[in-house]
Amino acid sequence: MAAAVMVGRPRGTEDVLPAQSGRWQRAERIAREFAGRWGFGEIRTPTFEHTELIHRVGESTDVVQKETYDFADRGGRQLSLRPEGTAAVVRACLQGGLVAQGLPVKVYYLSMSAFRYERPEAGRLREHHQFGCETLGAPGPAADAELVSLLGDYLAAVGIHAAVAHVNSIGCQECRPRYREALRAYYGAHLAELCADCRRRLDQNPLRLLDCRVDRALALQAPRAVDFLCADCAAHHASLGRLLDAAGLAWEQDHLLVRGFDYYTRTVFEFVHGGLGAQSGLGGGGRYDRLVAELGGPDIPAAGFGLGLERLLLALEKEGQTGGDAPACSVLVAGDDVEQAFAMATALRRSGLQADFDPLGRSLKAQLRHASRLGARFVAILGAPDEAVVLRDMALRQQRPVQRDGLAAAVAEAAPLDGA
RNA sequence: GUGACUGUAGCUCAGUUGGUUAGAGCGCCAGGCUGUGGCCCUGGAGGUCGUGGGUUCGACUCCCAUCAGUCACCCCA
Repeated sequence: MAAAVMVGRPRGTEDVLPAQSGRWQRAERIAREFAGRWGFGEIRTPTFEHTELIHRVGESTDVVQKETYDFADRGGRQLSLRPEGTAAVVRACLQGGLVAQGLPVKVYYLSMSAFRYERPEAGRLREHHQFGCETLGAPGPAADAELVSLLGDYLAAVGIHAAVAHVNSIGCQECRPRYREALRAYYGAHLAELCADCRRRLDQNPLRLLDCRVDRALALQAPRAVDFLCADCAAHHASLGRLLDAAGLAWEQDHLLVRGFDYYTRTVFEFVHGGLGAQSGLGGGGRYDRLVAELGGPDIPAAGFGLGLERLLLALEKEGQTGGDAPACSVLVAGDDVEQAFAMATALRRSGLQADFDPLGRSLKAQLRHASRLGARFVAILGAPDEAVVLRDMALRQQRPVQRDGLAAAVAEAAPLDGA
C-alpha cells in the first residue's frame, strides 16, 4: 500500500523514482543514438493540441471517440491532451515549414507522453510515453523498411530478443473498399457465430473483426487483405518484404494485423511480445499516405511508428533485463564537521567529479554505511590534524592518507567520469 | 465502459468461529566497536488495519458504498 499522502497520484499514472529512472535513461539514450544514426532529427510538440486536430485524425477509432482528455481552457478554447503522436508531429512539421524546405522530413520524438482515458492494467496506463519516428514525403517501401529496421535494431540493442515483427498491408483507397466488402460478405455469412461486439463492428469497420479473440478460427479463414491489393499496393508490399529480407530482419506476414487508427494505408506493422499481460503490442506503425493532406498540408505520403516505453521496460524486465544507466557516486566526503565536508565536496564537484557528503551530521560509521549504499567508490575522511585526508577505497577496503590539494587528482585518476 | 479477485508498517506478508494495548521478516535509525561500511547481536522509530457508512455491547475480521490495484473483456503503446 502507498504511504499516507493527502492526495495520491491520479489513476493510471506512474511516478518514476530514482531507483527506476536509470532504466529509462538507458532506453532513452539508446533510442536517441539509433534515431540519430538512422538520420532522424528530434522534434518536441505541445502536450495538448486543438481538439479539432486530434479528432480529425480518427473519427471512427475508439481512442479518439471515447478516450481523449478533452477540455476547455479559460479562454474557451477546445483542447485535448494528445492520445498519440502522429497528428501533432505532422501538424508541427507543416507549421514549422519543414515540409516546404525539402523532402523527406525525418523526425523522432522521445518519451513523449500520450493520454488515453482507459481502464489501467499491466502495460496500460492513462498516461504513457512513446518513442516514435515519422517520415514525411517518401512514397516508396524503402521508407517503411527503414522504420521497421530502426525499430527492430533498437529493440535488439536495448535487449529485447523475443519480439517479432508482424507485417501486413491493408491497401489504399482504391483497393481497400473491395477488401472491406469481401470481409463484410464473409462475416455476414457467419453472422450467427459473431460476438456482440463484432456484429456492431461489421458495419463500422469490418477490418477490426480480424482482431476478435473470441473466435480466432473464423478470422483465420477470412479473406486476406493481400489478396485484394491493387497492382501498386501489391508491388509496394512485395518490395517491402524483399527490403526487410535484404536487411536481415526477422519478420512475418500477419494477415490478421490491422491497427487502431483509421489513417493507415498499405503497410502496417507491429512488434509483438509475449510478456505484456493482456497486451501484446510493444510498438508499431505503418504508412499513412492520406493524413498530411487531411491536415491541410500538401498531398504527400508518410509513414511512422510509435513504441510504448512503459511496455518496453516491462518486456525488458520479463526478459531479465533490469539494468540501467546508474551514475555512481565517485567520492563521499565524510567527517564530523558538516561545513568542512560540504566545502570539500563543493571543491571536488567544481573540479568535475561526482562528489557527495552526508548533510545529516551522523557518526562516521553511519556515513560510511551511507557511502556504501550510494555505491561510492571512495570515501574521503576529514578530521586528520594536518592537511591530509584519508582516502578510502570502498571496494578494496584499503585507505591511505592524501594531501587535501591532491585529493581531486587522486580520485579522478582512479574514478574517471563516464565519457570523460 | 463491463465482469472477477484483492486492499494490514517503506517492502513482502501473518492476524485463529468478531473480543479489549495489531505482529513477523526485510529495510530504516541508534548502540555493541572511544571516529571506519556489506556479517552477527541488542534496542528504537514507523500502522487513521485504503476511505466512508452500517450490523453489533464490541469490527482488521461481517454487510454496503466508494477509491485504488490486479486479471479478463473492449481497445491499444
